[in-house]
Amino acid sequence: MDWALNLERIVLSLLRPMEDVLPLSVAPTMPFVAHDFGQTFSKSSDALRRIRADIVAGKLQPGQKLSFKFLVTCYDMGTSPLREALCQLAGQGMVELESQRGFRVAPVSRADLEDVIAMRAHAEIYAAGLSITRGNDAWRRNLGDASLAFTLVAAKAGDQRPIDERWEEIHRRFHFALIGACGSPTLLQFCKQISHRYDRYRRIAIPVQAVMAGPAQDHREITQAALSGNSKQAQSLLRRHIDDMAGVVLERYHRGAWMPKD
Amino acid sequence: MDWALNLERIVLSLLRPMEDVLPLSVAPTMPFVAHDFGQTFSKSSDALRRIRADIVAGKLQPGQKLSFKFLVTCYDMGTSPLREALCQLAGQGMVELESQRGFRVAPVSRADLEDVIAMRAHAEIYAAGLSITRGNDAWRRNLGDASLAFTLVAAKAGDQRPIDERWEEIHRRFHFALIGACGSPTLLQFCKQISHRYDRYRRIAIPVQAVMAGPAQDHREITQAALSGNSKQAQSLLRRHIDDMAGVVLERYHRGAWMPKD
DNA sequence: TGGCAGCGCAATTTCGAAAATCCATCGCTG
DNA sequence: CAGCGATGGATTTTCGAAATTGCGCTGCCA
Repeated sequence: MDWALNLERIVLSLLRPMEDVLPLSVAPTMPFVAHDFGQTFSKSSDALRRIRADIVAGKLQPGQKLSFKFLVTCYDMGTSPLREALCQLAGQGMVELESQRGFRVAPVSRADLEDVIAMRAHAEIYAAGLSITRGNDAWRRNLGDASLAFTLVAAKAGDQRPIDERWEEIHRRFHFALIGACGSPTLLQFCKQISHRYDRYRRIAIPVQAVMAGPAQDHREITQAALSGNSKQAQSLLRRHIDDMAGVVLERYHRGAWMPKD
Repeated sequence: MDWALNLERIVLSLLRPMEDVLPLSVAPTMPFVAHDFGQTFSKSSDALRRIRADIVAGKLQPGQKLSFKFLVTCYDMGTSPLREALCQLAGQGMVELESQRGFRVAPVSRADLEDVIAMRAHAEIYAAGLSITRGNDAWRRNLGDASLAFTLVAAKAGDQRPIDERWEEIHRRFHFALIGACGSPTLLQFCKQISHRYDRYRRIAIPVQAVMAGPAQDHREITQAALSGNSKQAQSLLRRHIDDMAGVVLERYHRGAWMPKD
């Protein structure tokens, strides 16, 4: 295996944003970046990405009122693109819309967390099964790269660095590389949306990288099973991986339940 | 069983719109209706409902360009609420948004149809299983009512009346009564969205009620299995029901594939 | 003192116009 | 004559202000 070439491909793939899912950044997307990758960005889509990222990162807290006065000064744009973004986020369950009374960040609750965990597990495991059955060589290569990339950034035990956007992106890339060949755009979109909701819980419950050291090993095992076409084993490993993480998140949620903020 | 009281309850339940899913009407929702049922409506939500209904009914054809000039005159409102509605519909896969190039009705294709069918079947059957396990008496009563209501409006064989909004609403009400106790808001919302997409295909493929006479019997059998708590049997009946219908839709689609319109 | 109607402020929602972008056409150049 | 860049019109996108709605306060009345 040509190590240098391999690394280069991985690095390049990390630089390229994963269409509309990954760019989690608070800074506005640069126009030239958008154009370079064949996708035009508007203020609306920027608003969508930035607000979602800030919700997932916990900068906008669960239950927080999102007044337009506040948003206009925060994100430096008119109400129209903001409203558009909030509407889409409402459809994804990231914000709540009460007619004539504005928007607020979707509150957190044990019931919602359990719902999110159950749906994410079911959808992602199902998609993984399809993907492993249907995946071709390009998919296998991409999965290998994503897994390796995650290994490279994975924390050592005891690492107290906070989880940041880069870590999130690489982590997310692995999970979507795994299910990317499932063949169903609808299922993929559902997985994207539910994972954003899940990530918010995980991100608030597990702010530092230390706890996420174990998953690197999980990812490698899942990758191995997936690449060898053993979909049953990959699915059960994935289920264990998701359950383990969900257990930690649930337990932490139960202890220090986050309060809505007004 | 008190027949008159039963009928009255069913009729009443039919008059009440099923929150945001059912009101499929081209006329704007009356304000007093909105207030009466504890939900305020805005022009945006009206636009959402009306446009979605028109897409499902085929009045807005697959692939059709949705220019604001056209929409503003059609729906008699400004661009803001229309834009908001279109954004949400884009998130639900009913319209496509190409940045800076406007909106168009989501095109139809065999691949999309197969995706929609597969996802609808998987999600709805899964939800039905959960619902039957978790449902309480209120759920059973509601399911019985919905099934009976559908029986009452179901067509006799050879009925050439076109499928209208009322038929759609009662049909939809049955399917959601079945899965209503699944316990997962997220899963329910997914089922709602995917069913709208599926309904569009079915509605264009099967414009008259005649073909939909068989399903009434299916519904009764499914209800019976569900009410007796036999989730496995209900699921397999539901699967057969969905597969049968999907087969007809697919076959008709294949014969007379609808062309995009500009 | 408790309750309710009316009033005024603040916030959302909607509109109409300005700005930015795209597309087709035309003219120029090699 | 083909290819490329500029120009004009049409459309989308965004903004700022008007209109509408909700909410809290005050004052009146029982």
